[in-house]
Amino acid sequence: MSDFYQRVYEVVRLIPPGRVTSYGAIARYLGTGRSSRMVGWAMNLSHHQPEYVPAHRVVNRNGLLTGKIHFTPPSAMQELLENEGITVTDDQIVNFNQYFWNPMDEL
DNA sequence: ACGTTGACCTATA
DNA sequence: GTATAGGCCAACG
Repeated sequence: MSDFYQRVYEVVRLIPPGRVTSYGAIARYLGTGRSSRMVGWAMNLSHHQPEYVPAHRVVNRNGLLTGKIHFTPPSAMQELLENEGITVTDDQIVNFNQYFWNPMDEL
């Protein structure tokens, strides 16, 4: 596995419970910059990884759960977030700015 | 080998 | 405020 994916999974695992981040934030932190789609691909392959990756804490820039359909079942993502104290309405995180966790600030 | 797709983002109108 | 366009690059058929 290339270093890129390895670093993506590493950062995702560092997300504190009850907090969320965005693909773009991870991409910029890793230096890939505009190629934030690769982060999405990394998440798509995350379930192959031996170590568990909390992909439900990664959403798009608007705080919308665009990737929930890749979960089994799709409602699992929303339930996991609500289980951590995050309110989700219509596949969108309420007060997203409040729960947002920026890798730049912590790392 | 080539065209299309995609868990995105930024910019422009 | 929404709508559309372009760019990004790996994986799939």
